Amino acid sequence: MKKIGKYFPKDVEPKWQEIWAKDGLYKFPKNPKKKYYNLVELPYPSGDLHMGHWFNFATADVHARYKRMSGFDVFFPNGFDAFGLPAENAAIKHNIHPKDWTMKNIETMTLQFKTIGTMIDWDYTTITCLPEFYRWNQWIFLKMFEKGIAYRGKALSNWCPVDQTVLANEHIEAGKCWRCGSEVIQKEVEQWFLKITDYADSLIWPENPKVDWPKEVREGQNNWIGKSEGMLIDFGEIGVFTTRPETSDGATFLVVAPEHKFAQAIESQEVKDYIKQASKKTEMERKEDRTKSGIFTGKYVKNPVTNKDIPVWVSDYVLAGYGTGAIMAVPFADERDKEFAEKFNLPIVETSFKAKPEGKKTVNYHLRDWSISRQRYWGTPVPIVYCAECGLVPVPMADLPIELPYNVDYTPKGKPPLATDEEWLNVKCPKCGHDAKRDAETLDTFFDSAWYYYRYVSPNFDKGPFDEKEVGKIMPVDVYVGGSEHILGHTLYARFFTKFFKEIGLVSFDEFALKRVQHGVILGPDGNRMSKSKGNVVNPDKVVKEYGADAVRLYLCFMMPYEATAPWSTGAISGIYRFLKRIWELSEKVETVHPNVSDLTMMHKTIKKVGDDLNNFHFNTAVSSLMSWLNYLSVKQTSKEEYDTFLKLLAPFAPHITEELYHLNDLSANSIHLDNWPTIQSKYLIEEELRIVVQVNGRLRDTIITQNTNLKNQNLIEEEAKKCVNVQKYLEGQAIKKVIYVEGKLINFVI
RNA sequence: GGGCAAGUGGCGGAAUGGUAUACGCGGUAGUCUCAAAAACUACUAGCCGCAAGGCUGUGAGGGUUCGACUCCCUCUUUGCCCACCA
Repeated sequence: MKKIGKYFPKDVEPKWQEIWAKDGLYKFPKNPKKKYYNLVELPYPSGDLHMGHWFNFATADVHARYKRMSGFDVFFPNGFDAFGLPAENAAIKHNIHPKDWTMKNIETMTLQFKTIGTMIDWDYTTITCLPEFYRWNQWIFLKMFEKGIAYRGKALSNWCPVDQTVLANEHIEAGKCWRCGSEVIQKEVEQWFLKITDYADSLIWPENPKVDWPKEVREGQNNWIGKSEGMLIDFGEIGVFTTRPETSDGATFLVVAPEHKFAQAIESQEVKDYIKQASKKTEMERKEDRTKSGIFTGKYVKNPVTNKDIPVWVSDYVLAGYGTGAIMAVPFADERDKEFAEKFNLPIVETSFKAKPEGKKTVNYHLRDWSISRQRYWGTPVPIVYCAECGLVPVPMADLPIELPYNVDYTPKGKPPLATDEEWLNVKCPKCGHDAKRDAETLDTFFDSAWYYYRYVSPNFDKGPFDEKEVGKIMPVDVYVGGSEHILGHTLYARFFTKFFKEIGLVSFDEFALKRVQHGVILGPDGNRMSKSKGNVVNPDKVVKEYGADAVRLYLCFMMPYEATAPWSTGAISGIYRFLKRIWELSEKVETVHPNVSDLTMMHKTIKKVGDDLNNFHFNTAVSSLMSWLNYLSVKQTSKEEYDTFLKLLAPFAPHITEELYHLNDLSANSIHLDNWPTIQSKYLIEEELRIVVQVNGRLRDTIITQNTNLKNQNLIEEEAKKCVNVQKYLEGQAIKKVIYVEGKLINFVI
């Protein structure tokens, strides 16, 4: 074989990346025969690609490349989740327009993405902050408005009375507004909602779903939806929801939430003060401070079971948003009620657990409708016009997109930034033609990510959010990889959108992804989450400079099980680099020999192992079996057949070095990445000689080597086993009660 | 308080009812070298032993089994997510 120089990744990797791009090696075919949609959660363009991005995309790429070699037309797109708060904050801080900041980051990150050496086909991409994308956000919103799924409603929010705006939890510091320092209160604020609760039942996962999603996700979502069946009981003018009507004879008082109508109507100044006090607590504070507070309203209602008058109290431990916002307190059966009763000296009466109150069977859900209004600039404008005559008027579909104006003062002013742009804001009502105003709010960015993967399929389609014909060919997603932080938000919203799309006839399936896989987290070398402030960030560009992209890819595969959380180890990657160097050097030692039967057994077992592991996202064990095979090859003569097979198995992990070595031997060869995954010859999976474990009473005492052909002959194995000196020692003078023989594995003498 | 996942060498981890610690890192000793680095070779769970071998050992305790890291029960610790949801 040819003499080659030392392994320098920088001489190999950029070269092949260029050739692949030039040859269009990874272009997705227009008419796929056997499609495989490989989807990774789209990244936020935060500035630079970090190790987490590398991990997600490198491992997904290994999987995709394996699928491709196994005969699939793999669809592997990527885009950017480009709207959102960080851009706006960065803009304010660095005095750069959010769009410019975002687009610059996208440019940088797209270049960095290419250094990973993935097979992503960038012809299929979407950037959510561009009108070509968010136009269809507006279209979907209008469809939802038409169906009553998008509606204007009220919800308790953190409200700054000075800035006149809703605040996110992270913008409240010690109960004060981050901008103006005034005290934040809880207020019912009108905003846009999506009626996801209409879909609560269909979003609940069945025991055995048809799609392969982790239990963690299914259970998490089911708990979040939180369906509970109970009863609505009338206590005079207050209705109460309970899951335990049989305890209602023990209900000695009622508690209503501070926002409850009944509480709001109380005239007493003390009650008014309590309600005001409670409204000052943010949701966070309510969660943190669990000591019970409350006040008596002075009113009584009748318990329909006991016929006794019971007092009505107000307390913020009752949530306005769940059930009816009022509870019957059964201190005998409920810990929280008991705590309250003890604090305020209320009676605690035993319940028979046999009460049968009258009431209506009711189902309640923990799931709330999804608030999608943001009083922010950097998002999709809501395509609605407010007209004094006609009320809420949807913008006609033909007028879409309502473009987000570029020159807007997006610094905090106490109203949505778009409301400051008079020219944009003032329009004629599409219905009556009179003066009207646009909705100045923007959509939550989770709206974008709920359906972006449909857009990938036909990113230039201009007659709808996606080309139904193309979606029919490529969707549903075959595997969706992402992080566990999206169990409750993003993936639930995505499922919701798919159910809506099905309802309006856009798609024919119920679930958008056939399989969901959740990746782990790479910690800094010190075992903490990587962060600039801790100074433990491992910069992928630097590591690539030192070891090459192939080594980083392999190390990310090898360092831990896919779903695990483990620290980056600077030492361990040098072991991977050593592994690659040994493969490089082995190419000089390939000889014109034929592999013997044990060589072929080793080879075919490895083909099987690596293939199975790549199918199941078990990257770490796939790499270790390749290492074992290399160790095996290193101490014998290696044939071309073995070496080429090795390169093919390694190709999904380390696409550059394998391509280089493949071409060293045959300059005219096609790309190794156009090759098929080696075929397993099952006759070689069976070993000729087997090691049988000999146990006495389940303890290992010896092993025997036997020919495969003898396996069925238990008597022979038994005789062989009894001949072992170390076994005889234990069997001597003992009666054998039982012999257990597991074919090809072990024989156990029970004495 | 609830849900989910996990606990195996000095470290990352492998083994899902059948040889516990594969593979890699780190460590020790050696070869090569004037020397070092690199590379290569051997050893590397603990205890006893010159060795052959033996005993102990997968968070703790119990159970099922010829046999348990693996299955069941009780407890415990850690991580992640959710949480005054009636």
